[in-house]
Amino acid sequence: MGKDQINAPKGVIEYVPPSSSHFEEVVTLLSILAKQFGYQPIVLPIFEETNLFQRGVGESTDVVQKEMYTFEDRGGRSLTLRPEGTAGVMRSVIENNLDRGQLPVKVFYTGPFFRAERPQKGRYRQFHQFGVEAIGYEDPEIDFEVIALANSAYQKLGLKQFTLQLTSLGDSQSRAAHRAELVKYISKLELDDETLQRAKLNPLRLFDDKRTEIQEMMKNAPILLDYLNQDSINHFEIVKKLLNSSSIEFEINPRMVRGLDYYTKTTFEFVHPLLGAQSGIGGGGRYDGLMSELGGQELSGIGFGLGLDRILLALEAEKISIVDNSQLDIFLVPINQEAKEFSALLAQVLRIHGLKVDIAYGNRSLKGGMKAADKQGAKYSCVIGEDELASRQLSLKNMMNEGVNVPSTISIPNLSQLEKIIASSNAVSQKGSNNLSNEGIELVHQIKKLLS
RNA sequence: GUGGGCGUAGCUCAGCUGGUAGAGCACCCGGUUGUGGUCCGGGAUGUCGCGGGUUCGAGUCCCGUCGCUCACCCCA
Repeated sequence: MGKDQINAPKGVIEYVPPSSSHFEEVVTLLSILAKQFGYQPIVLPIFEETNLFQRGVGESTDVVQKEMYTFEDRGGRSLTLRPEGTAGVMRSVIENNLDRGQLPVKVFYTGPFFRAERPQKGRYRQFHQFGVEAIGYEDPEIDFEVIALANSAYQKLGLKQFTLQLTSLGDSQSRAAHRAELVKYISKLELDDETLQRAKLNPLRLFDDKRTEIQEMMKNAPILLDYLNQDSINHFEIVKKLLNSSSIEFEINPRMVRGLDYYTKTTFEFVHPLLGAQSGIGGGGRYDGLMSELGGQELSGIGFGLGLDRILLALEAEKISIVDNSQLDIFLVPINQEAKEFSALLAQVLRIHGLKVDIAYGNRSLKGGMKAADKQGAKYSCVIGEDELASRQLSLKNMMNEGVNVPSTISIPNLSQLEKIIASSNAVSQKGSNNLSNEGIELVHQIKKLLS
């Protein structure tokens, strides 16, 4: 730890080997799943005009009030690193006229998001989300689909201990009726200035306060669920029915509050019990007014964001590993200069033909090379030295067996033949036809046979 | 923005009432000439976060500072 050392900025999280493989695998699995549900990828900018979030996320939210990374570009425009995903998706859908085609528009995205908060476990200034949005369909079946997708995602990753919390915030009519009553209730409470200020911006926030005295005061506060109009009730009932029919367990949490202003009707949150204070591993809901608020058509939408960093923490907490560590087919261990060069070319041939191959770099001893092969989880190791190059016979040692095992022997070309094989292999990949020389066919065939 | 905890080898940490640093894991080498996993032996690494103070002497006490971490607010 030199004093000139430069460290990562406060509050960021980075994934380096070996945990980076887990991160990548999670993203891969979620992407595959989203495609199965009929969602297409969308790749969006990481910064947007500041206006977008002020209007889309809502001025009253903490996100906009104090957590945005906002800066001016050289042209004097105010830009902001995206604090969430939905607003940007809506902007892009409108701008690219995706809402003029077939509806609903179903997209998924992943990447980093930014909020200038005090970091703690599971909460970072740069964090990562995977999200989906379904835009332009207002019936409850799509609510069900989105929730089912999130639920399947956690299941597919192997998580067992998560729970789904569900409520309905109603439509604007229902909310107005409830808000009036709630404000009346809150006005009778004795609150400190800061809390009062917050309640003024959005009275629902008080339901989410973790301080016991506040919770005590809110015990008898009017609940939004009691103020839903018939349309909102019907919508919610169908969502619940579909969830029940598909055996997706949930609990109604009428005090659930989401941090973004745009949510209406169905809202939900997945929580995990082993994560500490930041227990939400994903959440979302319906946002029926958002698109018109941003200048688009009157189209409804629903989506979710899953916190990838928290999912990684949850996997760790449940001791689930989603990557296999037998990553290599063959690990080459060259033990002299000539063998090193030969190995470099041999590895190239095998890699071109789809085998996972690595070489013992930098280890001076044979034992060290073998240990490296073991650590990498290679299926076979292969020592290459004087004898092998002279006899043109390679012994592949099976690293998966315990105890004694007889090495399998294959014959190999010499260095100049290897060069020709590589040349012909390259021709294969370009033309798509099989130009591989006889030696090349024989070599690859021998090895693939061994591996199968 | 507020509060608690912690900063000692690459990692996890020990170091009682002050006497110039240790363990485990990891890493490297070796255990008869060229074969991993277990076992045994050996080895390298730290300005004890930084600065100042008290003291003959500070990782150990005091002050400051920086960093990390957990929690509140809030959220993924």
